[in-house]
Amino acid sequence: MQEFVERIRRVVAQHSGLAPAEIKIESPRESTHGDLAFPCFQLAKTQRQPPPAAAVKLAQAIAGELAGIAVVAAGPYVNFRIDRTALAQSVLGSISRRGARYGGSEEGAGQTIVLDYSSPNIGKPMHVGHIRSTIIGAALHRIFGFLGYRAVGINHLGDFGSQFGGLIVARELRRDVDLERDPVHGLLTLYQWSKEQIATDQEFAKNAAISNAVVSGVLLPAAAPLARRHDLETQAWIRTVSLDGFMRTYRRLGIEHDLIRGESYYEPFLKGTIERIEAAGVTEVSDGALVVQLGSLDKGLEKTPCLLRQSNGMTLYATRDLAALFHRWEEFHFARCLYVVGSEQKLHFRQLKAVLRRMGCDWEPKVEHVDFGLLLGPGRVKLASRKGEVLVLDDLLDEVVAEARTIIEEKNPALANKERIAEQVGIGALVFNDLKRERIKDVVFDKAEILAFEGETGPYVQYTHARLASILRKADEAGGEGAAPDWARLEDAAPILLALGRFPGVVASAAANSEPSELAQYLLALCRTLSTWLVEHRVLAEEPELRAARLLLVRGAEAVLANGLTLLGVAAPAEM
RNA sequence: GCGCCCGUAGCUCAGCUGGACAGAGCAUCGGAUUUCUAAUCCGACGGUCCCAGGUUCGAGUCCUGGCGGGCGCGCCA
Repeated sequence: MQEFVERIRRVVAQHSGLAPAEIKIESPRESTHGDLAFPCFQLAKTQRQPPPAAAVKLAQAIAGELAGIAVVAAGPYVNFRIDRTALAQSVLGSISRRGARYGGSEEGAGQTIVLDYSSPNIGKPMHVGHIRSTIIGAALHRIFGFLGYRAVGINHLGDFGSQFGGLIVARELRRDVDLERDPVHGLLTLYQWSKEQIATDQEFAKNAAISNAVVSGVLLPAAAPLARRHDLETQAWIRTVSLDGFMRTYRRLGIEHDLIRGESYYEPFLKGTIERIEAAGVTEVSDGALVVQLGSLDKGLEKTPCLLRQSNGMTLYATRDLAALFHRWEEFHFARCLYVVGSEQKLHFRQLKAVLRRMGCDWEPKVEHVDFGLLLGPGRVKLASRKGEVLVLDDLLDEVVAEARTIIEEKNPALANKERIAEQVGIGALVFNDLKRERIKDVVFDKAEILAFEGETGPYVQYTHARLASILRKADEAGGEGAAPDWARLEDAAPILLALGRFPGVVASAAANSEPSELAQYLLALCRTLSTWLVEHRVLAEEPELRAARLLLVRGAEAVLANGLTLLGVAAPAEM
């Protein structure tokens, strides 16, 4: 596909005097106009003639030089229509050559992209609020890998916070809570109970504070009361149990990280980080706290300096993130470092970048906050992790899989591997649902929407894929006849061929914009085109040459859907 | 108050980074299955693209100012 665009661009450049880069070739909305189009408004201006005249002149000039492409001037546009045989051979040929790698490239060869995503807090269950960072980040991780980048996914666990003190004490007092069998709900129980106790029980609150000081390194274990000296062990144990729970959830969701590095990992670097920033001469002391003033670089940050150290000596979120950032830069020399974190933290990342700029780090533009909108509860209120309101992620997964199971029982009771497919379809619905909208849009958590498997959903794409896979399976069973495909008879499938040809560009654009929704939207549109075609055309029952051509088309479409779904983290079962 | 984001059909959203008559899904109504999966498809209904200016041959898309909603704003993360 891209080869046609390049050829057109080259020829237009020769005859217009415009640089190839500034020649925008677009795909007309209305298919009757052609497959590709070049608007002549700019050109008309430089040639000092009306656009339609420029279009006619250009069309006449280049018509002979584009073999296999019909050139027609239509009003102010020059439209191009690619010969169907050439189109089919080019698109289906490159899909069959590249197979599962079709859509990928080597554009990222030799470059590293660091992605920070998911990053839940140890000691608390993963709830629905973590789902967006996790799913969007993991999708981007796969997409960059597909484009040849070395993608490094980091899980920046929140294992440093003040939630530990209460949990440690609660753990000791509530041995009745079973953390072995069900760590997720067990920890949730302990967490909620400890918050209650801190509010109501002074003795508990005091012990929690001491424990917190011990695990935060403020109070040496040797100096702590006898009862609190094992806190580091308990903390490590909670971390393990908690992480086990996360890993179980990640496995179900198909989430992978390359590195699990919590905030505590960077603790040894905090001192050096502060010294480094001080050495750059950008710090000052304000009300006893160490800060970097940022107003000189960014007027909007005048009243919000970056705090590096509290007046009590403790470091802050920003300090740890800066330590991590320096560490990552030195380790990877990344081409981009993406933080997949909610938009409510925009100020924080703006501050970090401003600190880097003040320090003269020229790699500051490579650091990007890939922000996404809020997950809102019913009634558009912020979904807080307040007690009672937490919806544990695993419970949601169970629910969506149960729904898939019910629907399979209703639609396809004879299916083999029902349980496995239910898992794939249910999880697929959930994952796709989070990727189909533009990142920045707020999402109202609506269980009914997640459980709906019709319309613009993951199961719709999976279903379309399964129908194609079914045709291919039956073709294999019937045995292959070696008829030569009659490409010219794929005329009625031109919209599909054009869409399949666009796939690599869509993947590249989704990566460039860190926007998986571009890929999700593309897949939905492709499925609509395919579904319409499928009701009007047969494949297996046709005469050999037509059958062969359509089989190649189906094979190509199946591959693109499978590749696209896989990139998003949605399974592509052959039957459902 | 200041900073940033969002505003397209009753609802949820696309709209290829400024191009041809603004498109889907859901909901409502009406159709399609002796034939490769009806989790599908076709049709109908539904729009002052929040408002007002501006830039441009051309604006849903860019700029300015409003209006409405959201998020954030020094010792939490």
